[in-house]
Amino acid sequence: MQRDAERTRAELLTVATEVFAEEGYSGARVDDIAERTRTTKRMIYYYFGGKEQLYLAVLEEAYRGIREAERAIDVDHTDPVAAMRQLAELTFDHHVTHDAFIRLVAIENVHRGEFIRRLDSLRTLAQPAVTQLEEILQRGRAAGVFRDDVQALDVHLLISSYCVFQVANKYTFGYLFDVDLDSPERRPHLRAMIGEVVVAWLTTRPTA
Amino acid sequence: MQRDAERTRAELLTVATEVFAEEGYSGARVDDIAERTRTTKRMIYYYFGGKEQLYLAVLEEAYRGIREAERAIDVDHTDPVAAMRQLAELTFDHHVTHDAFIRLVAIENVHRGEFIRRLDSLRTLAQPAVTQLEEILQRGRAAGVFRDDVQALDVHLLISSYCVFQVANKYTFGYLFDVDLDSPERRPHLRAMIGEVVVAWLTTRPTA
DNA sequence: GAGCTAATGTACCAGACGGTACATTGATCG
DNA sequence: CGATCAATGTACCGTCTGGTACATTAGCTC
Repeated sequence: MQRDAERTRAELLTVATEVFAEEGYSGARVDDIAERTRTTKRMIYYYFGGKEQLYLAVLEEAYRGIREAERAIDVDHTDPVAAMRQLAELTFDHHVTHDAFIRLVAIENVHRGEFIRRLDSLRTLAQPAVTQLEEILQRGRAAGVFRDDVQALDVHLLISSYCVFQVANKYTFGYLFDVDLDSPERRPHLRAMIGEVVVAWLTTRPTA
Repeated sequence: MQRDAERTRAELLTVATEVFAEEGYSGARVDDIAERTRTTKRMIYYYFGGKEQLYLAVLEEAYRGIREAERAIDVDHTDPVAAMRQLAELTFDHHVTHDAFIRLVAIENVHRGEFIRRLDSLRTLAQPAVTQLEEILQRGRAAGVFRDDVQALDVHLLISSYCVFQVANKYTFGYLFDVDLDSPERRPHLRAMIGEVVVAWLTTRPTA
């Protein structure tokens, strides 16, 4: 067998990502991961040290990849309202196309974040989505079209909630309400909706 | 040992709910569940048949309980705007106080809803929250204060997303953005926010 | 209070699982 | 081209895990 340390490591990481996202941390089997690669279980221990460290590597890599993808989201209309609507919709698209990542996040939350907490590296990287959000928000406030009592993180929380839920809870929600959140017919409606909501919220005068 | 079939069964179900919500389906251990009760593993097989059927019973019972609790949510202001805001806020409270249930739902979604799909009984029971939502929405439309192009299920989706996310994703979101979604200081703000958002959205004229 | 059965307890099994000891081989460098 | 070591493969281990065979007991009925 031709040797290539980098390829072996990378393949293990890719396959492990699939299996962990599919089965959860406890549900994933080290033997299963190994069998789906061209190498053996032994290599998992050689390169990562064990199941736990492999999962940590998967989590770190997945977050790194998602940040990279988020950076590609770019809106720079002069019109802050249009920009905000577009940011919401692009965030929606982004979530819909990264469902393995959303699954890993859900799994990590089931474990009360005990693994992610050990990955200091993730904390330092700024979150591109929030940075852009802040910028648009400021422009909108300056132009007098956005209310000034809403924080960027609150807007992000709202958009994230909606987009993550679409993907993460589609099975139970879909079953209980007999709708398919995934269906191509419904997709444009759901996509437009979050933009509508955010813009309506931000352009409404404070009540109190 | 004094015998009481009903008590034994109920205790197993209660403890199993805790353990499954805590550890996930694969992570939960039958021996662990048994040890936390006053009875033995044998009884799990006697009353439920196995780990899988026990989990199904837990899921069914949890949903039944949550429907019961939802029915207690009651708003009947004459003012549809106030009622809508209150419904959003009570839904928020409801989620925050039922975090074990939210965890079970998250776990079930990690499994792509393969278990819940076998529980036909859950489908038939109407969802109290949506029924009330529909009623308020109609009153608001009639009064001319709510837009008429928004479906009840869409509003429910928005509110659910927000409320579920608070609870389900607090660990990763909290870590990455260095905020505590659980903190008593932030709670009132987060609670009021979803009401604000929903009302702003519904009282805004359609754009298109 | 004898007989019966639902309910419970004990002890164990077979296979799965994460992990490792030990052998081997391919690439690199003097 | 031989030495060296990173990289890989094989075969195995100890423990955990879901599940069960078999024995026993509490409580009910007649």
